[in-house]
Amino acid sequence: MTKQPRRRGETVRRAVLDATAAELTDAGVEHVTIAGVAARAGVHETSIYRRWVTKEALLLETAQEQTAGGVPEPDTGSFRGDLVALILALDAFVRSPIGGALLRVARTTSTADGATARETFWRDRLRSSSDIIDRARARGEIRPAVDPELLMQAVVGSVHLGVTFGGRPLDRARAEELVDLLLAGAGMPAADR
Amino acid sequence: MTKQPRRRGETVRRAVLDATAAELTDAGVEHVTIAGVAARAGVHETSIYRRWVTKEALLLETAQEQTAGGVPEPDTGSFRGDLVALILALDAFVRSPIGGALLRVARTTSTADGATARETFWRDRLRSSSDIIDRARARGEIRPAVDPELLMQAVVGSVHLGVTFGGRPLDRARAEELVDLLLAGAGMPAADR
DNA sequence: GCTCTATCGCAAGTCATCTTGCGATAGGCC
DNA sequence: GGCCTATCGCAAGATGACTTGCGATAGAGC
Repeated sequence: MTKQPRRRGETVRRAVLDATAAELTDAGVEHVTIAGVAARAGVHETSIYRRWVTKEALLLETAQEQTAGGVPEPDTGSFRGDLVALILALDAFVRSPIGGALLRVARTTSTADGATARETFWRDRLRSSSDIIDRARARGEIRPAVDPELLMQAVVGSVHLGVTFGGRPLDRARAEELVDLLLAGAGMPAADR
Repeated sequence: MTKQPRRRGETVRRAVLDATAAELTDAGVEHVTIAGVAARAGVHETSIYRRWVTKEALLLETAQEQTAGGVPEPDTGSFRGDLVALILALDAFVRSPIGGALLRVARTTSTADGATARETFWRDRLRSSSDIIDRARARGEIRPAVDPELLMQAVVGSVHLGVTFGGRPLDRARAEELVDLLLAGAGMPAADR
């Protein structure tokens, strides 16, 4: 039953989180060290180790905070336009230092801590995209039978995979091609179903 | 210009690679230590450090060797069946210790070494799936305009994302749902195009 | 069979993450 | 304003990745 004293703690927390974000964009994910963060934040290393279970946890929390409202929810007037915009924004974000850190940690972490965190992130992302789908459905642009979660899994998954293995960033033409494929499907138009 | 002496080297290499694979399946990715591998292989730590640039490189090479022919190329007679089988096999593989190590390293590594390795892996995966697409195209099951690489990016990406963020393994019903979505598309059947 | 070189074993050391025990202090509570 | 407790600073240490210099030896070439 902690009676929330915490003024001191909150100051440290903010300083460390800000310092981590700065180090992240300055040096990149793989060159961030606890010692460096501690020095920049004007805080002792031990204070960091005591507050965050592991380095990954610190990176995760930092990335999540920076992400809140990071990827915008486009509203272009058409489902196709929304998806293209979402894909381009997501691709750019995932290639940024913050986004890269988030993805890397989400994949790496195996602690319960990290598991819940990545579930939260994913849920947020789904919720933000559910608006896009709701509007599309209202406009009659998608088949009602389509599972929104599955569709978004395909959309976001394509982007993630492209970043993980592909290398080169998405340009608008490629993004449109991807969206058109997901909208029209790979199979033949009518028959055989 | 090394005149390939290497009998001694090859023995060590095999022992270390086998020991790494064993440790990987025994303890999981995050509990593999160089010291442990060295002990199991009956080799000094230094020999490992001298041969492999980094721990990730060792894991990568081990995973790649184990993967060769790891994910099968299904031939069920229909495109839909092939895709469902591929997705289920891929999901299982990516959740295995070896597959997990491969994915983790592919995402983590930022060295040129790792970059080429993951490109190779991805190219292999694409090539293996291109047969599926070729057969489907011959049967007239897919629209000719579809870019095979993009389609596979969506298929494989969905699986990867599901593993990274989702948590629970794919069952057959969910896999079929995903394939049907990719085949039929999310958009309305005819009009508005 | 002998030389000769690349590879292995060994020892000592660096660096970063993470732990633990202890004393100091900031700030909430009365 | 004084007590009291949670948090911070500090020091010392454990562990694992990775490096380096040196001596020993296996095995290829003659």
